[in-house]
Amino acid sequence: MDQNKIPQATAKRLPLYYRFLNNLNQQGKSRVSSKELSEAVKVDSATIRRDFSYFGALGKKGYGYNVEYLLEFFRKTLDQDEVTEVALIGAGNLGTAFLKYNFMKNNNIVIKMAFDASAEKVGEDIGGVPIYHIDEMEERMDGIQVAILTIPAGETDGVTERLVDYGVTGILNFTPARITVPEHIRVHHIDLAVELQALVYFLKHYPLENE
Amino acid sequence: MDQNKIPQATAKRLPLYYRFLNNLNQQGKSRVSSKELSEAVKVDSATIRRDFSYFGALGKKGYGYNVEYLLEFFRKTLDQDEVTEVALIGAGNLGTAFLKYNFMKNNNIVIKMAFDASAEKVGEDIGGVPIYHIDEMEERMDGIQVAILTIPAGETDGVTERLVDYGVTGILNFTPARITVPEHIRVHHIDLAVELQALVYFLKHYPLENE
DNA sequence: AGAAAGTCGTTACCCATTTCACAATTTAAT
DNA sequence: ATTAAATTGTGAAATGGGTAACGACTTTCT
Ligand SMILES: NC(=O)c1ccc[n+]([C@@H]2O[C@H](COP(=O)([O-])OP(=O)(O)OC[C@H]3O[C@@H](n4cnc5c(N)ncnc54)[C@H](O)[C@@H]3O)[C@@H](O)[C@H]2O)c1
Ligand SMILES: NC(=O)c1ccc[n+]([C@@H]2O[C@H](COP(=O)([O-])OP(=O)(O)OC[C@H]3O[C@@H](n4cnc5c(N)ncnc54)[C@H](O)[C@@H]3O)[C@@H](O)[C@H]2O)c1
Repeated sequence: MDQNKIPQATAKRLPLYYRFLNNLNQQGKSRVSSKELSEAVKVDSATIRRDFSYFGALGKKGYGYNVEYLLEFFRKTLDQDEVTEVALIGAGNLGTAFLKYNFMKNNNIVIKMAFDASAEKVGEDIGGVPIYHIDEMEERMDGIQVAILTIPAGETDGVTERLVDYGVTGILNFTPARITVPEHIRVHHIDLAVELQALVYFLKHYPLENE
Repeated sequence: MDQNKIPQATAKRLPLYYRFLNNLNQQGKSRVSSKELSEAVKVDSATIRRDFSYFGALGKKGYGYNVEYLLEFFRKTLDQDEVTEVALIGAGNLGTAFLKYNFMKNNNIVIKMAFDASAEKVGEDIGGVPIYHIDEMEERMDGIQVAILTIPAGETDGVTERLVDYGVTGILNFTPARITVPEHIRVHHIDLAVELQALVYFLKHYPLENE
C-alpha cells in the first residue's frame, strides 16, 4: 500500500507519536519541536526527526512541526479513518481484561467478537462484545483478519491451525507457546511472564545501566 | 553481579530457553541440540549457540547440550532459587488478570501484594493476593523492589514518583503514559494498544514480509 | 578401526537502527 | 537590518544484533 521504505522500528513508534500528538492538539498546542516530543515519548530527538523524514519534509527548520498538520498526516498514514475489526480467542482472565478495554478510543481498533470453549462464557456479553462457542468460529468470523490469542498454552497449536486455515493474516499471541504459521501470516508474541522475568534479570545483573 | 558482557537481546531470551528446557526435562529428555531448541522456540540455531556461548562452553561438539546440566546452569544464572516478590498497583481489569495468574510456576516470581485507590477493591483478596489501599503503600511495601503498574494513565506520574521515592529499582509499566525516572531505575514499557496497532499497521503496509 | 554424520563454538560478515554533528533555514531579538 | 537562537533534515559513523559457514571435536555406524 504505502512505501515499503519505512523501517519496522519506525513503524512501531508511529502509534506512539500519534497518540501524543493527539494529546498536544487537545491541549491547544499548535507547534512542537522534536526536542519537546522527545522528552514526552522518551525517544531520542534525532530518531524522531529521522522517523518523520521517511515520510518527507514534514517540519520547518528553525520552527519545528505544526501539530495539526502532523496529526492529519499521521491519521491518513495510520489509516485511522477505517476501523479495524479483530476477534479474541479465549475469554479468560486476560481476555476479559481486553474485552473491557476500549481500543477504539485512540487506536480505531475494535474487538468485534470473542470465542471460548467454556459453556459458562458462551452467550455472555463482556464489554459489549458477544462470546460465541469456539466451534462456531469459522462461520462467525465474517472476514475478520486479526486474532488475539488468550487461551491456555496447550490449546494454542490447534486453534492456530484453524485460524490459519480460516485465513487470518495476523495473530497477536499472548500464550507462552511459540506458534508455527505459513510465511505470509504475521505473528507478534507478547510473553508477559518473560517480560517480567527479563526485567528482574536486568535488575540483578545490570544494576546501573539503561535499556 | 554477573558479566556485563551479555547482550540485552540474549538476556531477554534466557527465560524462554529456561522454560523450554524445563519442559524437555519433564519429558525425560536428557539431550538436546541447538537445532531442536531452535525449532521449538523459533530462534535461529546459530543465535542459540551464540547466546549460550556468552556463558562459556556449555555444550559438547557432536553431541549437543545436556538438558539437566543446562537447566541447572540457567537456574543459577537466572536466580531461580530465590523467589522475587513484586507489588502490583491498580487492581482493575488488567491488574486482576495478573493477580490470578501464577507467575511462580515457571518464573519464581510472586505478586506479594496489590494496591488500589478504590474502596471496593481494598480488603479483597484476588488470587490469594491481598489488596491494600494505595495510601498505605509505603508502609506496606516491606522492601519490595519491583512494581507492576496497571493504573489509569492519568495516575501514572503521581504514583511513579511515590514508587521512586520509596526506592523501587524496577517498574513494569502497562499504562500508555511514558514515565520519567532517575537513571538508576529500570522501566520496561508494555503498551498493549500500540502492539495491537503496530500489528495492524504491518498487515496493511507490509503484506508479505516477515518481522 | 575407519568412515560418516552430527554438532558446537567462533570468525567474519551482514543488516537494521541509532546517534552525532552540521549545513541550511527560519524565527526572534536588538 | 543585523545578529543570535532555534530547529530541521541528513550524511556519516557507531552500535547492536543476527547468521552463514567452517574447523574442531564427538558420536555413531559399518
Ligand atoms: N493472566 C495473565 O496474567 C497471564 C500472564 C502471562 C501469560 N498468560 C497467558 O495467557 C493465556 C491466557 O491466560 P488466562 O490467565 O486468561 O487463562 P484463563 O484460563 O483464565 O483463560 C483461558 C480461556 O480460554 C478458554 N479456552 C480454553 N480452550 C479454548 C479453546 N480451545 N478455544 C477457545 N477458548 C478456549 C477457557 O475457557 C478460558 O476462558 C495463557 O496462555 C497464559 O499462559 C496470562
Ligand atoms: N485492560 C486492557 O486491556 C488494557 C489495554 C491497554 C492498556 N491498558 C492500560 O492499563 C491500565 C489499566 O487498565 P485497566 O483496564 O485495568 O483499567 P481499570 O480502570 O480497570 O483499572 C485501574 C485500577 O486502578 C485503580 N486506581 C486508580 N487510581 C489509582 C491510584 N492512584 N493508585 C492505585 N490504584 C488506582 C482503579 O481503582 C482501578 O481498579 C490503563 O492505563 C490502561 O490504559 C489496559
